[in-house]
Amino acid sequence: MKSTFPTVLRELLRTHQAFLSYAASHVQKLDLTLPQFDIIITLGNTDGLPYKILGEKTLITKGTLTGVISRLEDKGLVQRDASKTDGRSQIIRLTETGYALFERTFPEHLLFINRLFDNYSPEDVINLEAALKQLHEAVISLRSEEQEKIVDDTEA
Amino acid sequence: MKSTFPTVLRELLRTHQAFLSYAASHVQKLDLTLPQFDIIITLGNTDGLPYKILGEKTLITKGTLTGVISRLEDKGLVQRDASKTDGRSQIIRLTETGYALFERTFPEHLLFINRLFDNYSPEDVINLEAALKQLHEAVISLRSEEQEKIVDDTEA
DNA sequence: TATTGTTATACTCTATAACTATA
DNA sequence: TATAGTTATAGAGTATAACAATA
Repeated sequence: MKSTFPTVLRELLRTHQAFLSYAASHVQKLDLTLPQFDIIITLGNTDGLPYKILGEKTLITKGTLTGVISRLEDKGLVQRDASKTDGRSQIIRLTETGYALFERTFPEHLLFINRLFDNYSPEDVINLEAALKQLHEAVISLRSEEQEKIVDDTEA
Repeated sequence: MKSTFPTVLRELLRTHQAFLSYAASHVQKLDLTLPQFDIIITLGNTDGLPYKILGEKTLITKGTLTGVISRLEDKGLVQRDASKTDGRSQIIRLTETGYALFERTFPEHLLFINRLFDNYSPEDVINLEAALKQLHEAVISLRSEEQEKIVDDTEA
């Protein structure tokens, strides 16, 4: 009745899930959802991003993104400004409040996550970092392959 | 306006997100959601699990779990059987159809995910596996700490 | 004609709290 | 009294398709 499958992948799934759940538990305390927090930290490193780019970075599709951004707008954390170069486009930015939240909570969030590494040796951290970076690149490259297969949405 | 933060953690967040989105794209083709698929693969390695245990493994809270399981039941993939030892408890199992789906799609899913590792050397895989396992354990152990802080629900 | 973003729809997940029934 | 699971509620994300305005 049982089958044995590669443990790497099982591990990958479970680790991701457990980690996400752990990260979410902190974000919830900020009265934000994971997608909302994702937008905050994505914007936190820029001076505003076009709606479209924001969707691409956060992997949130446009129909969904409208709602998520509106909720953040309602909370006073982000604002929409019309693009000066393209009448269809909007620039999404953190408000002052939003930026303050980012400045305060992102390091906090990192600290929270950092507790995971309390028992890590410096070497362990280096290994993990390298492994993650490699994996990230693999995911990104495969994902773009997939997308090319599905749409020709990609304008170089 | 910008701040520099540890890249490890940023990497961790982004990698997880990208990976999840990648994995989800495959699962959707099976007409399942991620939580539903998670239940299928969790049950796939057992001969049925008590409702409660299933919730603990998948990190789905009981109220939510009822709905997820019901949807899987509607699809004919799982069934609920009364426990013989505890009148309150239910055992959730894959039906034959469910098991067939598991047998067919899990390896497929793994293959799909395995494509991530096409450019990995055997050594890379070993490193990633070790790094993930370590991380997983760290998450689990921290998560249970958190839970103890919040409730005393844990009966040893 | 193609693209940006919004709106509408329908469904799933989510936490939480109140509830039933067994222990 | 405590535990297992269901039900009810309200909110948020999700994909998808139809739509408006602009390019």
